[in-house]
Amino acid sequence: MNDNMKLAELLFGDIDKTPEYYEELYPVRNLKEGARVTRFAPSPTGYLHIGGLFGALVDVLTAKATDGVSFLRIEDTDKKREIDDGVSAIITGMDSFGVEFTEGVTGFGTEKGDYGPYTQSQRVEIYKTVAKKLVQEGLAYPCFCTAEELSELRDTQEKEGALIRGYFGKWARCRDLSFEEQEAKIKAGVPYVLRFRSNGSDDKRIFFEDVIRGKIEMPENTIDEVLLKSDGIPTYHFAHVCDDHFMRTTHVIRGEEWISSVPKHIALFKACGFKIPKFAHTPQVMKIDEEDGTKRKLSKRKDPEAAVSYFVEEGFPKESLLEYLLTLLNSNFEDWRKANPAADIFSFPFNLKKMSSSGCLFDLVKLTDISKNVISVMDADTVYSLVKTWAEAYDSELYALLTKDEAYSKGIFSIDRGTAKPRKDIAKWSEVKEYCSYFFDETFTDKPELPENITKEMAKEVIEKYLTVYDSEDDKDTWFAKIKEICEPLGYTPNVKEYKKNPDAYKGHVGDVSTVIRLAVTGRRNTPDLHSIMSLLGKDRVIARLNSAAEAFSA
RNA sequence: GGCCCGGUGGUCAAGCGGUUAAGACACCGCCCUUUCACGGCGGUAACACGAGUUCGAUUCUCGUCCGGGUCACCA
Repeated sequence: MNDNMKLAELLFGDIDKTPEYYEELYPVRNLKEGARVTRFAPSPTGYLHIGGLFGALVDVLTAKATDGVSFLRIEDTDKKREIDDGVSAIITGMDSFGVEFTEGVTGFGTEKGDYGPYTQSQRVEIYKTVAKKLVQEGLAYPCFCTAEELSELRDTQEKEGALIRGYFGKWARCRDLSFEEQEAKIKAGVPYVLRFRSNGSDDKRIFFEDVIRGKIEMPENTIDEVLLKSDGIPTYHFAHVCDDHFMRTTHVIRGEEWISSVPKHIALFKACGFKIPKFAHTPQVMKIDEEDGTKRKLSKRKDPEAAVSYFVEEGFPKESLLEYLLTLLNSNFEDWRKANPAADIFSFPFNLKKMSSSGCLFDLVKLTDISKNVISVMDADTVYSLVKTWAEAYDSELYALLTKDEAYSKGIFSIDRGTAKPRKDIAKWSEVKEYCSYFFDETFTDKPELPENITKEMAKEVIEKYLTVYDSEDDKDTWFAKIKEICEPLGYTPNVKEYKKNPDAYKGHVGDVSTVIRLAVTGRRNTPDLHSIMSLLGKDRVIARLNSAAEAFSA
């Protein structure tokens, strides 16, 4: 038995499986040509943010478009940064946006698929099995350096201006320890990490084809990266290599911050004897920093709108955010949407190659516009039910108002809805309360701000006259005919063009008359179709509001 | 600092050797119109800079500048 074999036994004596065992356990997937296997692999360190949703979308869309597989893997290898409800934050976030994976973690302690477990902390045996093999082959070794020694090493490298920094070459003090030294330390219980024994040299270059960015060239990895931490848990790098191999991932899609570690990963894949997957590094979602005006990556800490929950709380329908994110992903999404207005967003034929490689700014204004369109084509029942659900969680006052009389509430959302040119007043549910405040006596505010050309007396006169002709049974044409009817006796013209030609001949035109009525009934100068509003409000309420306005104007 | 990625109107983004350099959002104007919207029409506005290759560069190469990322027993 040579020293490597002895070391492997010393380190991993309890591991009785071999990589071959897992090769059989997790066979190459039998998928059709061109089908892609992708994975979304977040770590449960905080709330789900826009970048996460963005990435997840790329994963499931890529798999869907190729009849492949997407799965959700939880990367919980950092127990220091992990938070309690991290996993559920991810799951509920995905659920609330309708993002569905074909395999992987589905909830707390539950999962589906044949390539699990899909939680890294439950795969330690797999990592150790691979690690044992690497040790046997002399490709990994224990390192006993302490955190202090490592940080001293970094300081020295910085002071000396070393071009390449890290644990490698002459800096790698534990790299060439004799077996006897290793054995002595381990038996003495000295903590250690397992490091990769890199055989790369920095004057050699490696190349790889990024699916999004094309050819990328970089110096070979020379660092003896840590594979297993002193607690036996793998680092991201090692876990990634093992998992994406045994889960048979074909396309590793992740944020661009990973580009610089690709040489490391390629070296590891090779050392393990694994096939190297395709890499696709997505651009980052950025924002303009309010303080210095520069573009920067959205940050969990500084940007509340980075949290996906922000959009839920504001009441953006999930379709709106999805739709917006897809325009950022681009790949002709807007053209496709134009051609397929009603198609399910997940049927979009997404193509990684058409993805832009530059970072994009998150644009709330555009989101708002998209959301207005999304909401404008929903029917009243849908809007009502979505608003109700939202209000139940975030606005109890609105919830009470809306549920008092369901038919009445649906009536509010029916106004001008379902027509060829639907209104686009609402972008998010938090705007609904303001939008419909005048429909409820509880929130109706009587603020008679008349246009400049209308005096209080004139307004009072109009209202009193209108009261004599108002009939709640009138259809829209009759209703408007009556408004025109009262124009002349009051000194207004029913003809706007006529007024513009000869403004001095009249007090105003029919628009001014209806503005006064609108103001009295709704408290606003601008509203959707007044006839519909008055019909919904009902006779008693309309008359009451007209009377009280008339009274207010006589003061 | 080393290495890497990126840089088309305010934003997102087509185009990738010859184009009047698409489109969407925003903005402005006009039309429609009982208000506001919606809708229609029109408009302002861009290839970071400098060399080179080429008959010809937004498209290719190099350099500069700017932005971003990464250099942990974090992911």
